Amino acid sequence: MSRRSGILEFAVLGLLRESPMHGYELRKRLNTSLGVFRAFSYGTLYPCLKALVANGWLVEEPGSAPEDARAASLAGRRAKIVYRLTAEGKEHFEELLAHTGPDTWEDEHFAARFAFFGQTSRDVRMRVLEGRRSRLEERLEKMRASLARTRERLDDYTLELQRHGMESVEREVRWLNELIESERAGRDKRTGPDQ
Amino acid sequence: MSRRSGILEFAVLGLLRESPMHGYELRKRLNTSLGVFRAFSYGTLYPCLKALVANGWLVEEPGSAPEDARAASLAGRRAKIVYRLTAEGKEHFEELLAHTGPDTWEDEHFAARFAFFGQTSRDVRMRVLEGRRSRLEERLEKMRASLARTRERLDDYTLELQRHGMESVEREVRWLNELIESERAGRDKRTGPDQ
DNA sequence: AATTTCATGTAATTCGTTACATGATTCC
DNA sequence: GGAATCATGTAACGAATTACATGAAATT
Repeated sequence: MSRRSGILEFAVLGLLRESPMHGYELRKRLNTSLGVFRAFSYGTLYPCLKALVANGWLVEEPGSAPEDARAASLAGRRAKIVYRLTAEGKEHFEELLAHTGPDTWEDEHFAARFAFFGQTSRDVRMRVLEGRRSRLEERLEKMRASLARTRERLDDYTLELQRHGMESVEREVRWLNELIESERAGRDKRTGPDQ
Repeated sequence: MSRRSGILEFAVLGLLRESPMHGYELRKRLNTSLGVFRAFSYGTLYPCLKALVANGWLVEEPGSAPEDARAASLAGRRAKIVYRLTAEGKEHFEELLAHTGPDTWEDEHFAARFAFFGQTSRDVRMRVLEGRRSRLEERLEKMRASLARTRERLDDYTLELQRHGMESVEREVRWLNELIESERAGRDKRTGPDQ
């Protein structure tokens, strides 16, 4: 019950689904492989892992790599802790994957969802992409309205900032359009026909 | 000493420098006019205002609009509280404006700084823009390196996410290049020669 | 041998939201 | 006179960081 950190929990389960890992490595992959996420600190990550274990979604295992086994057997000392997804954890992750809702379209949530698209069904992918798109279109609408109301009172820099912001959002909408089109056509970028 | 919320404090002082306002209005302008900021909640804004008053940077004033005066005089009841920047507050804001450092190049900080470029000197603008640019270039470098290391092990969606992320950063770098060029040429977007 | 990187964790603090509570003003 | 919007606040909670503390393994 204690510590549930939405995105982090989701990303950790998703990464561990591919293969067991220890905390330090997980953290690196949250930045690099998944690219999108900011670097969660250890002060966030480790307590989160403990909580996931307490929930029965992960189990701690002694590192299975030879050097860890050696280290652990030489003395009773602490070796690396490798986390592995349990059956319940897997099930829980499936639920999270299948769920789509307003929160899902938010910036960071969306990036996290997208990063695990490979493990999702096409209709979930479509719901996520389309939801994200309408969320962005709403945002554009608000920006346009606000700009129309206040244009005269703004100085050049503020105006330029708004213009650039809107352009970024419009660009993401176009990107989503392509992705949605691509999903409709029933294929990934280069894998060819799939599913 | 109590509540200092970097960005919010900065934005509030900057907005109040243009003209006195009450909390509710401030909050709207943080979203709309300044466009960039997420909507700070009242639970954040009002305590922040109180803290700024405690610091002597703002003073509370009875609303000067006729309907407020009427309401306040009719009964001893609470009217709108209009906040006005004090001389010390103005001075403090100048200091914040003049300061440039690593924190300044961060995403949200940068947006806040940019929103008040109109009140800054050209050399500060240049430092902020160039700092932001090198920060983004560092980020690009890391992304490229990480991508080169892990490309084969990533599925198409993860790859696409990284590609789009990098493209967004590259786009912002180009934007900054234009702005820097424009500053070098010694003019704002449309105001013509200035300072 | 020393330094860097790997590896795990805790406590205090920061930043901000949500939910709640209250009441005035404007519009229909 | 009822609803929507304007307007101000507080208390409890949440998410994540920073600074701290510890120690093993690899590299130079």
